Amino acid sequence: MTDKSNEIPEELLLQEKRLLRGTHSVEPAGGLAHKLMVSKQRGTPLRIKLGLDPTSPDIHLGFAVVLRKLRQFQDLGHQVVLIIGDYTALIGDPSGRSATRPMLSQEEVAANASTYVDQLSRVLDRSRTEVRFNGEWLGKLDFASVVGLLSRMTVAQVLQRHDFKERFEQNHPISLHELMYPLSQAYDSVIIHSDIEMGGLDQTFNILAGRELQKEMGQEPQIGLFMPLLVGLDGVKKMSKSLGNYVGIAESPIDMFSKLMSITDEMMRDYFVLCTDIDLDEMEALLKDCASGVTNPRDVKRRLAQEVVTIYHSKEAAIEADAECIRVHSSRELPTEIPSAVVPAEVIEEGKVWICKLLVSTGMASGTGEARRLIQQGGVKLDGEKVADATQLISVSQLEGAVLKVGAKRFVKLSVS
RNA sequence: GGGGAGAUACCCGAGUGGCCAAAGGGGACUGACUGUAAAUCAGUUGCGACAGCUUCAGAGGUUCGAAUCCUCUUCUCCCCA
Repeated sequence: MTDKSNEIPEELLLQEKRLLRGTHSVEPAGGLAHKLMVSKQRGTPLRIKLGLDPTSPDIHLGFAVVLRKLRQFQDLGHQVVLIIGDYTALIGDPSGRSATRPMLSQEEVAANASTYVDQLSRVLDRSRTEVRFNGEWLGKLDFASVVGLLSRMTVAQVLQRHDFKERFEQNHPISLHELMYPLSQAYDSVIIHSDIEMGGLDQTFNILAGRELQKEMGQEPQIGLFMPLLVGLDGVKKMSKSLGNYVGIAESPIDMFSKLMSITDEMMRDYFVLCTDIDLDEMEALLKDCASGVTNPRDVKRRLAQEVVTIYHSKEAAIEADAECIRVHSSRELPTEIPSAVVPAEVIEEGKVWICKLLVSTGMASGTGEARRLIQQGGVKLDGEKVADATQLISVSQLEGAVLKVGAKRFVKLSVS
């Protein structure tokens, strides 16, 4: 791939440019154009690998960053190979973690995997997607082969990886089996003859390990295409299932929309670039107006949220969600759909219910202590009336059909059993 | 195999006989304000209709009194071999 770079046709360079939107880096640099050209010359689509870790079934926007990139490749005729890490899930990927991951049972893995594939089709083109379970080959390795594989990597190499290094230096436990993770992922690349492996930046080590192993085993090495990690809703850590700071791609338009509206102003750019298809020049203009005070950042966020909801649902759903969120959050009115809750009979005494018990029994507070606190802080309203007294008893006749509101955004419609 | 260190509330982490329901931070929640749901500021954050009750890995023990001292158990880390 050394001296041919100037021969790359214009068309492929354009493709490359589009494919590089939002990417963090390509390893080795320039490798993408080379792969595209090889594919064109041979007339075979590229095999683009993505490993999935079926630990938890929700696919979130952070992960979708990578998926959407895969879709771009598919639209150019390339083949996506998804590796469901059913076998490696038994190990637990240590990437980006400071603690050992729990191992999963086979049943959990299987259940998660099927949910995964289901959700994936929201982004990917199924006809150009091959789904493989790495247990298919990893499960067949005997001990001698495993040891043989292990001999291709040294402890020093593995300890280079920052998360291992960190844990090692801080005296946090590292189990031996975790050290095998990069190698087993690398072996996946060998088996499926991967041309490109996609991943978040946290996958750098694993993906490069794949390159090394392929080279050692006489294959043309894959290139690594790295996407930046999307910052989670907390604005600090990467978006992840286990941290709970995520937006799932299967979530309802309303949930998606309102979560996106709660990101900090600084996060908007990344979200636009990585989670939407918005024209980048247009985005710059929006952000500029926002910074200069011409536009309320809230409205730029609305645009962002609309773009995202449109991708996973529809334009109509986005507009609806927008209106709904404005109604609830900006105007602080009642949402159109209010979940209902039944007031259980055991909290009713002589036709009356203590307000704190009511809050607890309808799931609005975790204990009467919290309920009391919420009332004292003025966060509880019953049918629009602020509840001022935490000792208040409410007669049942007042409750049927009444709306109980806690904080700015939690509502239930009451009914008496 | 031997020696040492450690396990504290959602998380991190102080506390080494009573003043400890346990500092501080993070997170979460509520309120005020705003340009919004962001930012900022304030309050709350074991349970409890507030009298009390149950917590500091688990089980026993010492003591008027234990997160703190002793014994055993479980788990983790370090060092030596």
